[in-house]
Amino acid sequence: MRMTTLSTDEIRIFVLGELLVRKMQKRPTLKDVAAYSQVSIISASRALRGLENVSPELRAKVEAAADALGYSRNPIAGSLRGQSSDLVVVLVPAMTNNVFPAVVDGIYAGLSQTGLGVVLGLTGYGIESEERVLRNMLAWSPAGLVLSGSEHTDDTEAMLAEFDGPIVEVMDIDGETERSQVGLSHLEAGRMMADHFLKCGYRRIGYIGAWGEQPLRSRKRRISFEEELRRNGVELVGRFIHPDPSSVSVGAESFDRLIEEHSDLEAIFFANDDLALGAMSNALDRGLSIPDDMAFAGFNGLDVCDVVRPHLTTIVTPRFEVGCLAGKIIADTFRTGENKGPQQRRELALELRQGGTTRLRNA
Amino acid sequence: MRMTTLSTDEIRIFVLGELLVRKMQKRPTLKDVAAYSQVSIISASRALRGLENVSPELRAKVEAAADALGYSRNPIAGSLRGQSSDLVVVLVPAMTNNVFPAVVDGIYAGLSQTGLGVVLGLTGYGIESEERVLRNMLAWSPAGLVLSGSEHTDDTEAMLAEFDGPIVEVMDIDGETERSQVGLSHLEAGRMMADHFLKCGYRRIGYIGAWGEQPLRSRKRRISFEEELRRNGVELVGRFIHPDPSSVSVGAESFDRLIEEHSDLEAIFFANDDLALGAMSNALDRGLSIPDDMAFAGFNGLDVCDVVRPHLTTIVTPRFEVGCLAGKIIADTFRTGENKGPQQRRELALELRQGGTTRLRNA
DNA sequence: CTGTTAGCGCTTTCAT
DNA sequence: ATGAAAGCGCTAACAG
Repeated sequence: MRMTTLSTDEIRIFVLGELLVRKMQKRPTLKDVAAYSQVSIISASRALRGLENVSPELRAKVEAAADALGYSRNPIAGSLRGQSSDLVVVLVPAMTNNVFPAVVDGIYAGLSQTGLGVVLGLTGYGIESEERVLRNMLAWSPAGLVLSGSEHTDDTEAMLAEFDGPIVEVMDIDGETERSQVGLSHLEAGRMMADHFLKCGYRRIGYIGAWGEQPLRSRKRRISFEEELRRNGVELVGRFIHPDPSSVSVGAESFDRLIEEHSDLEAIFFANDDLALGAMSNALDRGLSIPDDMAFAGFNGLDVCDVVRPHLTTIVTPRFEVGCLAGKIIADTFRTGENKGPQQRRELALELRQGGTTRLRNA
Repeated sequence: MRMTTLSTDEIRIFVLGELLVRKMQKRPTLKDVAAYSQVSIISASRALRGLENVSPELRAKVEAAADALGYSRNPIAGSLRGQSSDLVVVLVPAMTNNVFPAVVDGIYAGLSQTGLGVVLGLTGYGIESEERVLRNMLAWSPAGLVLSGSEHTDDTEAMLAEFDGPIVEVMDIDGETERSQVGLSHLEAGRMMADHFLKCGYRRIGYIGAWGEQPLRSRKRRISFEEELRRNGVELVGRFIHPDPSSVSVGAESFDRLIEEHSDLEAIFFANDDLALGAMSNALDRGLSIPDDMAFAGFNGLDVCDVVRPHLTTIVTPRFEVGCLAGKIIADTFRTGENKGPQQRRELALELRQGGTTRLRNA
């Protein structure tokens, strides 16, 4: 161990540093780090950011100082100076809906260790509401945007076109757009279930939706479901769209309504698992035998589809994986500083296929 | 309609304004609004913020300008100047867990129309992870903090003590703290279920948990559950804590394990509904009659408890309402600029009782 | 009631 | 390789 003689100046600064460490109420700034390590502020900045033109000694000194002072960068100041913040804005309809929680967890996973934070915006369904929330969020100069769905208002489209940074739309890949999309085709999902019903020999088929078909995605599934049936010579017997948001009880109630008019249905496709589970419970209460008297199918692939008797037929969606890939795309674009082209996106999309695919379960 | 003669200067500014409206790539700043309305920047700021000392004419002029230019405040700049941002940091373990999505929706509801944004931090269970995430988030100088649970590391406690703004802990009110807490007593919940089991006449009782009892809240429930049983002369026959996170399948697997050793249990209390549902499904597969052969009880009060046969006994928790109240407390403190004392908090807490209470369902 | 001055903490020029 | 100066957009603090 080597003793060092400190100059008075160094001592002064050292003492200052110690004081800073001990009783500074406010968080240490770059200025403090610079003073402590006796370099200019900008040098401290460069060193801490790991830029090229910094001597190893200076870097070491600064890093030691930052460490000693417990310095952490103020992202707000950095964001003001630079063009964008370290925040990723994520816009989803709501959390209590069984699809977006997993997506959000996935986004986190995909974004992990990038230093990017997630600002969550709840749009409550409805693209006008989405527009309002987005306008608000844009004020944060986000580093990236994750939206749900591919239907937006014209004003939203304009804002997105103007936005300079990665944009990923999740859970719907049917829209016509130049933007990155990660998710599944709801048109395909609708067809998938129609084909399944037909293969099972069902001919008298019904449909139940909710919330006036807000999230537009459910409407896409219904439309393509109906079209695929029709293409095979089967006309949908009846449908009921409940005005309220999806839930188990709304499913049960909707079942009552639909059965009122069409008591002889062989199978019903639901906009999601919650509705289907509620209806199934109702049907069991009525003494119906499932699937012999009537078959039920939902959408999403919730775990609980496997705990009801009989198991609920559903379409599993790779929600976590979708979020994960979305996060990775944002992170990657952020890191490299440039938007990826379609080719690159396709490569990333391949990863997704390995993680999980949209598929039937309990069929 | 009155024609006005514009001075050359006014024309110049007017034209500048028009240009700004039309082809400005960057978002208009306060400076642009000030130029457009021909007042000083600070006056524009004051007018827009609705401060007192502003003449109606000036205010009108500025508001018109802001409207014409499509101005919206840059919260980043404001945050840098002031001490805190307009962001509320919300720290929860994970979204895919059936309790926090509702809480987050509630927080949004409680925060609505305050202009406060929500930065979501996922701590993935474990208070060390929480500490790390919090340290990171604190860099955003949040306007408020919402944490889940009341157990924290010492360093977290230190950060919280230093934090100058409202802090609310949600979903657990058992901890010893000076901070605002909104949620439920897990000790009470455990007792509640023990009493219910005893009232039903069950004596050979088991318990199943998961994730090594991470979120500590589940452990509290178990402990008080066991204690209440013991207080009534009943000793817990057996328990199994699965190392993996809760899920339907983990519940089913844990059931296997517990039954291996104790096949003659009369009733099992689970750390949550997911585990219970999985186990119930398993038990049905084994040909057990529920609840005659064996009774099951979960925790949370998920909707799906009502769609399984027989309905799953559970404890309903007011998750949305808890989040809502937490949001309101933050919003209120933010608006008035001062932390409320315990008295005030108790008043706010009364609201909660009206919204929803922790109670037994399907008992 | 309105404006001028200064500065939040950081980073992008532009020197040296 | 290092530093000085300027300024991001906004708002307290002080004039007038």
